[in-house]
Amino acid sequence: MFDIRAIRENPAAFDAGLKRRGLEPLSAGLIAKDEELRAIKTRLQEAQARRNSASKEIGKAKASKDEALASTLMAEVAALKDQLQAGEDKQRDLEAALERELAVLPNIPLADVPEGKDETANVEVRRWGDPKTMPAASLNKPKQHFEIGEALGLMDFEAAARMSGARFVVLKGQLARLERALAMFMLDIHTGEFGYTECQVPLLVRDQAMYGTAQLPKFEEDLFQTTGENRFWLIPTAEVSLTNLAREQIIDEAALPLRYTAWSPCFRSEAGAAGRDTRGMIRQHQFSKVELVSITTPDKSLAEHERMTNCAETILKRLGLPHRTIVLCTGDMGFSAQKTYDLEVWLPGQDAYREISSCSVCGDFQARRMGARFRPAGGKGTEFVHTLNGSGLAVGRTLIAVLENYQQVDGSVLIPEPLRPYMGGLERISKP
RNA sequence: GGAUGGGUGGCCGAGUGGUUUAAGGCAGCGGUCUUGAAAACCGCCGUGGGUUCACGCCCACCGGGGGUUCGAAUCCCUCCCCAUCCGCCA
Repeated sequence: MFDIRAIRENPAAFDAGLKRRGLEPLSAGLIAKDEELRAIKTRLQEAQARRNSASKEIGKAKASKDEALASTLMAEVAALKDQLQAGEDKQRDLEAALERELAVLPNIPLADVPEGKDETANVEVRRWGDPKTMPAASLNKPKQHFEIGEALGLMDFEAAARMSGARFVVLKGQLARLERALAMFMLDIHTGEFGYTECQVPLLVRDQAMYGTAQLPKFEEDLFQTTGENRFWLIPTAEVSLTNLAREQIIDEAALPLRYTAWSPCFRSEAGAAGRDTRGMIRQHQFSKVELVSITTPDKSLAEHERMTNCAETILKRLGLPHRTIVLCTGDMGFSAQKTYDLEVWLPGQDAYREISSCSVCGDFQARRMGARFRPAGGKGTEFVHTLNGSGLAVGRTLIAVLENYQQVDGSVLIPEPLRPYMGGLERISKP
């Protein structure tokens, strides 16, 4: 969400930002509405001021028993009433209209974000690890994760489909444990080494929380919602719950940055993804993810973004998974982001790099929607915080990456060294 | 599911129709005092809008909306939210 005052002060910069997002200039229309709104406020307040002073005079007139003066004044106030009513209605309508228009505008990319229409314009910034050194490289044709999992008898899409339909899976035995092990491994690093505070958060939230992180009002079709009297949205990511920890709060600058992490299920309708990634666990209606959220001051958010991205990369490195880091171009970034790094892990079964994490800095875009502020040390007043979120990592996709990269000729899967303590010392997953 | 209480500035909290400004306190900021600090004292201390060269002045906002009234934080209606008790339940 943008500050209309900022648009008013620098409309050219605003329109230039929209253009980078592929949008037409909007500042003229927004400013016209804002001017109309402020003109109405001015007229309204003149009438209000007169009504207030007249009302006070009525009080005095009545006190001094001057009934003639009192009734003259009362007639005047009565005449003002219609004018006030109309003005108030108009003001409310205009304010709501302006808010509606602003609420559906995406955040503006930072200057160093590469220009581009779609993912083909994304830019690789670094690459780590060599796929050729992985066990899967010794195979003629590395298998895809679902072939490996099904052959092990530990991954069952049919059973899931019988109860829930497409885009669900049942993991069993050591694969189910692997999912848990990965999550615990990630949480232990983020909390123990990187200073994130582990949270257990609501998975069902109200409209206002979804509005705060900007899933609403524009992306309702991507979400699941409960039925009944009390309707809740199912979170598509713990970013929603963790970022909303700061909503309507005023935080002392000394307490910043706040760093939160949570391992949570995520629910996505995948409404626009029909036909994409239909096989396997890549794209599910339900998956688990370890999420990272930071709340910072404006001057620290860019450094925090690099730090957060590094935290996510660290997980991939420790697991020995080859990956690359790319910066998303203006046309491929999410709605709330100013800048986004995606981490893509190597999947030998697909012979491709696939997204496993997305780390975004949002500036004050979400904070303004949530009313999340901080009190500058030694200063007056409050300012909006900056918010960041990133996956650290998507657990389901990490499981896929482990299966595909560590698969063996005999169909078993080696367990990366650092995960073994979380697997009770197990070195290899074989057919039970 | 049944019953009740409540929503006022960063926080606590007074305010049941006006003539005096949402009192007072806490926290915060600045100052006086002090070797330094504490204490004490003084001052400042919500958001948005309008106006002004500026100092300032004016208006709105007491959960949202509607209504009554010359005038509403205060009375009425409605919606949202929070809490407590009872019942049921992991």
